[in-house]
Amino acid sequence: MSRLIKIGVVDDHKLFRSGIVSLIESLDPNYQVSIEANNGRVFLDLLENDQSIDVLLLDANMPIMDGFETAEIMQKSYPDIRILIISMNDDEESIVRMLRFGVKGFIGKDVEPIELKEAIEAIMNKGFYYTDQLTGKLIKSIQNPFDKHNTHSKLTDQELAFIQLACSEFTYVQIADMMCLSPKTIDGYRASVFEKLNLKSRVGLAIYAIKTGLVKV
Amino acid sequence: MSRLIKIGVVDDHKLFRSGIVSLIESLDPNYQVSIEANNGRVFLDLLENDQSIDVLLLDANMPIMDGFETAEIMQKSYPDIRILIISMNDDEESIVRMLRFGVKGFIGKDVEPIELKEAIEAIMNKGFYYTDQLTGKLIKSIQNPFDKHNTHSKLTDQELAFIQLACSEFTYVQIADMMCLSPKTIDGYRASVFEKLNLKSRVGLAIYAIKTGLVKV
DNA sequence: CGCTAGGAGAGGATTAACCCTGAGTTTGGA
DNA sequence: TCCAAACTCAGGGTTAATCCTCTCCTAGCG
Repeated sequence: MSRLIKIGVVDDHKLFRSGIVSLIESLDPNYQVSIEANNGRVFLDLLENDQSIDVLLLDANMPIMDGFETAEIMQKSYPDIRILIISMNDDEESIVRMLRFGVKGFIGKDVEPIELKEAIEAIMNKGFYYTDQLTGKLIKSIQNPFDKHNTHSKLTDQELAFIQLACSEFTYVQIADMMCLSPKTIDGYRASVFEKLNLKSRVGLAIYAIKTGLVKV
Repeated sequence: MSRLIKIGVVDDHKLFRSGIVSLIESLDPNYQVSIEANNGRVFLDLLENDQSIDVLLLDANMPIMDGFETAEIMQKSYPDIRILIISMNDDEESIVRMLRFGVKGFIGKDVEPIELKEAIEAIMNKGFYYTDQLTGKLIKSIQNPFDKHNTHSKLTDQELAFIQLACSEFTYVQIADMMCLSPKTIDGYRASVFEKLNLKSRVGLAIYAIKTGLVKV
């Protein structure tokens, strides 16, 4: 069979996105990229006005509406569209979080192009694409029951704001000023964030925040 | 005129690289990607065994031999090959440093594909491709005479090792142990690194190191 | 009404980070 | 040979970060 497969590509780097599009269409004449967008919001708008697609290639890290948010909304509104995440960092927490949002597969940014084709085919035929490496990570994450730590969805808005400011050379006193709160309250946020994310120092927090895309570099 | 232009592409992300290659060859039939590599070392090997190229598209941030090193060597051994840097972060320091290594142009990862073509054409015809935005950054960097700060090439090996370890939750005492040095020496590295890079705190150092690719996330 | 949970904040203590000055040692040159 | 620069390390002091306990207030709920 050789039915046309309609694909959407969402990535904030235009050059990477254009490259992927060009690559996909050269992989198989039945692949057609019908929607391109540089973030989840734009994609959802286009999807509404436009036609439907079969597979969505979604970059995990984007500034405006990232892969997590987009996947979450997609699961609710368009559960039939299979999502394949293209991700730079394959930390377990992100993967587990994504899987909860019904994502059908993961692929790294540094894989062979042929693997992209395999992933798309698998996702169309079997409905999913999980590599052994991914399964391994999953098992590892299940064996370490960090259930209380493997998502930062439970962080408060204030805590998130604090984290943004903590990734800087400001002191906590300065941050307290900026947030119009007492330094003691900031200290409370710090303790709470450390506990929730299982961290021991502000440097660790900064690195975690950057790595998970919580803070943009 | 429509002479064949031979292009090299160096980027550590296979998927991005393949995309770029596919894109380039679809931009103009005279463009031919004859060398692909995932880091500078591999590229130099291939270049030696293989033929020469006209233009090199070089990713700035790579784990093994990054854009800086590669550009430096290229300038010495193959000054005729024009280098176009593809860069994520366009901080002034990196750009100034690259220009010293004879790089002919910069392009962001989030530009329109047509701009890639313009860049390649400009670099072949005029010999360079400098956008207004880049020129602006340059002027800004000249107006702020941070000559002693705008490169981390003067960082010692020991200082680099220290920076790696400082981007963690280890205390300086622990880092001293790991490097088999006195905590006081580590304190000296810290002061020296802060001075050279114009930083005020360890968090600032961690962020700087990650942003400039000094430390991988 | 009383109970509970969570956010804001205080007091006080300890440790790590930051800063300055100086001293001994090695090393590459002039 | 002798100097300067760079590396290693000490003493000692200040500030920021971390940790613990505890109060007050408010909102939700049986």
